[in-house]
Amino acid sequence: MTLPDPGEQARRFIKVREAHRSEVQQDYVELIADLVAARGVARVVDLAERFGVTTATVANTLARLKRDGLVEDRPYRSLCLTAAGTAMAEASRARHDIVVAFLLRLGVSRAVAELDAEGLEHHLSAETLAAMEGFAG
Amino acid sequence: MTLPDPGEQARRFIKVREAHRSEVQQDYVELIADLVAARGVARVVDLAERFGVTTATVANTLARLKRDGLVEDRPYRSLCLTAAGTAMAEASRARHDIVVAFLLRLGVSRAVAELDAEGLEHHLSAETLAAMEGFAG
DNA sequence: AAGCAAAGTTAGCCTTGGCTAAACCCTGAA
DNA sequence: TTCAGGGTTTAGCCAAGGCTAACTTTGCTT
Ligand SMILES: [Mn+2]
Ligand SMILES: [Mn+2]
Ligand SMILES: [Mn+2]
Ligand SMILES: [Mn+2]
Repeated sequence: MTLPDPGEQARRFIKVREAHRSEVQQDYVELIADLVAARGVARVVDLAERFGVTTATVANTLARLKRDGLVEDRPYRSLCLTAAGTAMAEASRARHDIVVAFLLRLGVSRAVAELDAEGLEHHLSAETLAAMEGFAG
Repeated sequence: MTLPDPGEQARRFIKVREAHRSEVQQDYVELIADLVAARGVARVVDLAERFGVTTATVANTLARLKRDGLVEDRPYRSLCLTAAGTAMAEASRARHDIVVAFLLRLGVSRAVAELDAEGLEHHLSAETLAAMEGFAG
């Protein structure tokens, strides 16, 4: 019945839109780092398979990551993160792991925890993430 | 080190993209219902103010909601939900309230709970939502 | 009843992030 | 050494969801 303050409410939705603008980049650098750690190389085809998109879409997205200084521009070579990309990947992975651990502690099954974490992780304030980390123990 | 199964991982990202496709509609019908409940009418200019966008953007989005049978098409008149729109609004509000109650119980401040809930709410499986509801008590 | 201000709509533009199809590079096997 | 196939990029398309600017409608005030 009682509506929030208009400006306050607007700030919430603006925050959601900001999160959505950076989340593709976060997920890309995180996966590139994981592939490099596990296999030594990260290939465009692997990203396409694991994101569920075409290689053309991956190429498009990678062009933006290169433009934004997160991925090295080396055509036809294995993908490689810049220092900024590596930093973003580490932060994303740490946050992702906290969210999964939290959901498991909440009693959610592993499959659903991994599923929901992939979207949830981009909408957490520092305060909420800290509370989740504390709860997960 | 150990990577998830590629198909499983792809299904997670596909789910996130599906959630993002429906979330604008869910937030619109929820806010329209709230405005109607609190004021009797929902105007385009109110939506624009509370979403933090221009009235032109609201008009664009409303065209999609009308196309999809969620909002009545009555140019220059107060906004009005269809039966389908009302049902979606009620489900969205119920879920939103569970998420806020859960975050508060977790120990997060009210301001941050309301902030994070707006994005979080669209990435919760039934299992996770049930766990949150149980935890919120 | 007229006029004006606020509300709503329309036109035209942009970026993101999807797609298909086709061209391009690279490499290992013949 | 060639060349076929796999991986990568490019070209061209699309919808969602933002924007500004201009136009139309409504409704209130005088
Ligand atoms: Mn993610
Ligand atoms: Mn992630
Ligand atoms: Mn929301
Ligand atoms: Mn989201």
